[in-house]
Amino acid sequence: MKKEESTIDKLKKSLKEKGISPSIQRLKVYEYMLLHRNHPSVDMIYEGIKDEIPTLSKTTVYNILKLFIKKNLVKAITIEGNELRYDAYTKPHIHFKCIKCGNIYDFEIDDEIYNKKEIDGNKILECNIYLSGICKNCLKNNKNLI
Amino acid sequence: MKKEESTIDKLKKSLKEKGISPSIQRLKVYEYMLLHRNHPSVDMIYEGIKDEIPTLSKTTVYNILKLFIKKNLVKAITIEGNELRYDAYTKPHIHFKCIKCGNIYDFEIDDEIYNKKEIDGNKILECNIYLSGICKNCLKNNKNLI
DNA sequence: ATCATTGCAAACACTTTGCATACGC
DNA sequence: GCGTATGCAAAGTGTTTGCAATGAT
Repeated sequence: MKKEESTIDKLKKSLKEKGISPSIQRLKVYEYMLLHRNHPSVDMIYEGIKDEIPTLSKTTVYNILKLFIKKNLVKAITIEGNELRYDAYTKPHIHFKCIKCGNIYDFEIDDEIYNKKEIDGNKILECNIYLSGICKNCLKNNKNLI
Repeated sequence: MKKEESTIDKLKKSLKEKGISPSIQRLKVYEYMLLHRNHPSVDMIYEGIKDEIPTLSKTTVYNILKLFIKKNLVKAITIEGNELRYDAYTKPHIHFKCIKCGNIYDFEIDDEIYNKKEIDGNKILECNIYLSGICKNCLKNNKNLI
């Protein structure tokens, strides 16, 4: 019990440091993102914590994520199509999405392109690399994939 | 007149080669995409050709793009947020989106990551690189940007 | 005549907005 | 008690679906 309290206290501290007052909703969203590093959608977050906060509304999750983005706590990423996904920001990494199982995996590679500051006179502020293919689990379980 | 006819005929031929029967709507969508290589959204395409085909419906543009994607004539790309953009397929290139003017520019760079076939045992089928920043035009016209 | 294509209207999914209520200091 | 955070309901946006009308061969 003591241990769990201190975990929550750590989260509270992180939020405060970023200038975010730590409501229970905000704490739970943040906790969810740190525990589930699979680039959840708003829906996944909502479904994941609504049992702990029965009055939770999806609007609140939207609000919280917007705030987190503004405060640089998380990043919105666009993996595919029209689903927005969110990523608790740590360091630059590339995303690999398996077209078979839909999971998204992170890889920290140090590609040369990350160091580019400009391209042909255009100022680069951000770089996103997104790979898709078949993850090793799906390759293993399903030999007849290409 | 003769010249224009031959252009249209070329487009017709391209579509036929891909197994697409060349209706006027399909021709115009394809022509638009070849003329405007700025990764148009459905809306941009619709607005761009609706004057030439007054009865055109947005549904038809959606249908046509879905067909083109299935036939590998164009690619759907996810540049940002919730807008789907389309790209007449040629060769692998990276996208640069200007956060100021919203334009998307292509660059053909030969980054090492394109040659990777697998990463940590996962099979790579596709690689998308998307940069954002401020394009040289906006830099020039607006000195007080960061 | 038959089959494919088009295009309207309605349904859908995701996100944002307006506003009243509830909460924390 | 005051200012902020929450959450419902409604509106907005982008896309898909159902289906009847149209067009081509």
